[in-house]
Amino acid sequence: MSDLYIYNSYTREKEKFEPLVPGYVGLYVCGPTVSGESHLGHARPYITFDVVNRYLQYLGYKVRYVRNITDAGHFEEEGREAEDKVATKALLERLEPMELVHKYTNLFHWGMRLFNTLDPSIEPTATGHVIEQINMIQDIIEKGYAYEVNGSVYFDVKKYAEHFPYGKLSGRVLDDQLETTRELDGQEEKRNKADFALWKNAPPEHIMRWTSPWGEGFPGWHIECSAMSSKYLGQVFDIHGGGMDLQFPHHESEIAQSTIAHGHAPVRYWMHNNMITINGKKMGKSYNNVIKLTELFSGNHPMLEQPYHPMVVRFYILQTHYRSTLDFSNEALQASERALRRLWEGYEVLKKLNHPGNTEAQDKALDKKVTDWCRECDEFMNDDFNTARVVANLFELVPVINGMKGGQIKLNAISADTFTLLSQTFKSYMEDILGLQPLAQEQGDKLDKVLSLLIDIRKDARTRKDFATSDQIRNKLTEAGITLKDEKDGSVSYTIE
RNA sequence: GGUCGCGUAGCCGAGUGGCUAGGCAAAGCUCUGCAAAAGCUUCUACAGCGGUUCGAAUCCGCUCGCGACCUCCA
Repeated sequence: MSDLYIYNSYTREKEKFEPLVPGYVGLYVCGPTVSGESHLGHARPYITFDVVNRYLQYLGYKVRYVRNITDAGHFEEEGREAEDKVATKALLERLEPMELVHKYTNLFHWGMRLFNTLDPSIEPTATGHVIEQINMIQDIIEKGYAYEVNGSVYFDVKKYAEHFPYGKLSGRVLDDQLETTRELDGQEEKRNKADFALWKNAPPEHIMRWTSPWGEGFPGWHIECSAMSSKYLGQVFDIHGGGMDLQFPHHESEIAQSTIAHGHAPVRYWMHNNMITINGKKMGKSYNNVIKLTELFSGNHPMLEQPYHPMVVRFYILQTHYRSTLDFSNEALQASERALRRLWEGYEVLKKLNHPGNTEAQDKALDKKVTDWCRECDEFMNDDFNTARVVANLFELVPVINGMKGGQIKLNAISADTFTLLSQTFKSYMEDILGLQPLAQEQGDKLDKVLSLLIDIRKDARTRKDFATSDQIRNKLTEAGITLKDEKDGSVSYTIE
């Protein structure tokens, strides 16, 4: 098999992937900030890197996948902000930070389960690693690259840039950063505008606070990822992933902090997924155009024409390369739904086919096509995880499978080996790598028996040419979301929406 | 303003300089009691203008349009 190449955002080139320790991969992905509900835009990195994780495992690597939960910071729940600041409220009337964080962490996990993402190996929380963060900040201060002002600690970016390539990841020039005219909170405390906070002093009304060498406060946004990634993956690790919008300042800051604390850059391959847009604009809280996962799955949103199944959303995301923007529309989602249904049904049909076992293919040209389409899937994945091309190849194979079922193509047209390859490719890609699942829930025995009865009654009616009855059964079932299909061999199958 | 990226058929979207990706939609045909599903066929596009080249969607330049980051952001 060809080698895996990954587009490294740091060098802006596709590079051959070689893990630090042969056979093992350390993968870190920036997780959610659990101060609010996850939306469609958030789904993209977690599905993208789920496939990265799955594919690395498919290649035989032992992956340690770390994805953090950002549960520390300046948190407020919408609509409750004002109340929280009133200290006179009774304890149970106020919002506990832990309560808020717990609620949205659970909701996030709920969404991830529906998307069929594999659990990370470790899901560390920022609040659980305050000590590690404080230690790392102290280390940076001792090395002379951070300074304390009024109980807050800032990283000295200007000094760092004199010795290290600050801005390389995000393609930024420090001089421009120093001239930024923006007025931000705590700006006057910084020596330079490009400096960023490692630790923030907590004002009296701030709900999250910890004791530190610099007084009561809370960690800066960037330090948690540096502290937790180095703890669980080492000072240097293989892959760090996240959304493109995190490149600056978040990931740039991570590099700076870790470089000072550990003496070398932390990450060997940086991967960034592109954004999901809606009407051409990035989906984001500040644009006021988000569709939350709960809304997406229920259809309960003014922009949604219908609910969308989590698998449809997953498939829709994987039909595009992860470094391209992906525009949301009802039309696109609906097209994905039909496409996924067709693809999955093709897979179900394939599972039921039995090859006669001939070693010689009767149709050499088709045999070769099928073999190539299957083998190309690995090549496409090796080319920076091109799931879009993989999906296209699977679709090339669907008519072959359906043709075999329908009799237009003889099963012995391809060899037994090729048929095995075809089956394995579908199994590996549909289930293990792309992580797809059937849209319909698995139905229990009872419904199956009821439907068998109805199918038998309808069959009798048809043999008596009582089409009124047979059509009534079929139409009523269709209304209930159950589609009957009369197969060529006289049998009847059904699909449930 | 700075940095970076994008503009592909009705829609969504791949695309390594030469070999019509794929999906959805649409049309026709086959199969079927009728449907549905499936199969076959049709629809040959690369923002515009120059340039490099035997040959460009793909490389270069300019123009137009759009977006991302520079602030919390997946």
